[in-house]
Amino acid sequence: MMQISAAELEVMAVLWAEPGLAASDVHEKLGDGKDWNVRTVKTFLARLVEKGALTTREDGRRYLYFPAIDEAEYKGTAAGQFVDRVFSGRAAPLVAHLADTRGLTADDIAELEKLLGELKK
Amino acid sequence: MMQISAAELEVMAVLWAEPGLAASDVHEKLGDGKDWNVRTVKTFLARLVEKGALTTREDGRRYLYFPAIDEAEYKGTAAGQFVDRVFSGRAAPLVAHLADTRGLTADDIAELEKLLGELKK
DNA sequence: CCGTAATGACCACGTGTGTAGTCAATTGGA
DNA sequence: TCCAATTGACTACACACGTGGTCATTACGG
Repeated sequence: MMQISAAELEVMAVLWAEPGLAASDVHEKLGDGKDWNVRTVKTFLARLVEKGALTTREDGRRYLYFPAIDEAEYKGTAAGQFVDRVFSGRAAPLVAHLADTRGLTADDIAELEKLLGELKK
Repeated sequence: MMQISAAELEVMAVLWAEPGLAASDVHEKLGDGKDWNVRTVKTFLARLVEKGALTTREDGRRYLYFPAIDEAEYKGTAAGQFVDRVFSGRAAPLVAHLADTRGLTADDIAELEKLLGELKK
């Protein structure tokens, strides 16, 4: 699995939500909160292309960027790695900790129950 | 929250399980799989002390190391940060992904159901 | 008693990451 | 038409991290 840093992941999130943006578009979409310089965003884009996480299509003088890896797959793998790293591979304690320190909402709990119901089948 | 790297976390795990070990003891306990040089382990210990994650007590010519941060608290915070970073703060999709890509065991599912039962109260 | 092994203190070094600067070409608006 | 803004290509740089070396001291086994 390719290694994507925290900052790079925010860029991926933008492009997963809306593939085919140019660098300046990505910069804008990130706008809220992240006040990265456009060049900083371009560095992340370039590194993600190098890493094979993005592909480009030329559009006149600029590039449009497209995710080259699947969002669900990436997140699933990342979750697995995190559970291995911090919780020795056991998922239940992770949920317990989340419940403890983040306070799962009633909606979360309902969603999880539904999920567990399906898993039991 | 202090930043603890993956390798450092493995050292913390040893000391959470058994506080008050010397560097060479930690090195041994890590033995299985991790074949880090003793000096590598000592570097991690030193960095963890710098970061305030460990404290030391002198024991003759050596140091004994003790966790200075609470395991449950650290893991809870780490879980929260991970969920924020990768799942935009939503815990349920994380569990869904884990179920998907790791296959939760029947025991995990039972444990989670019990947990959810308690949370509903 | 003496040398080998262990220990702490300090140093090194390549790679990744966050953050951006410079430079040259190009393009769109005044 | 002409200059400021945009874009890509390349470069920079400090700090974190994984990995371990050097050096001086000390303690233990033969």
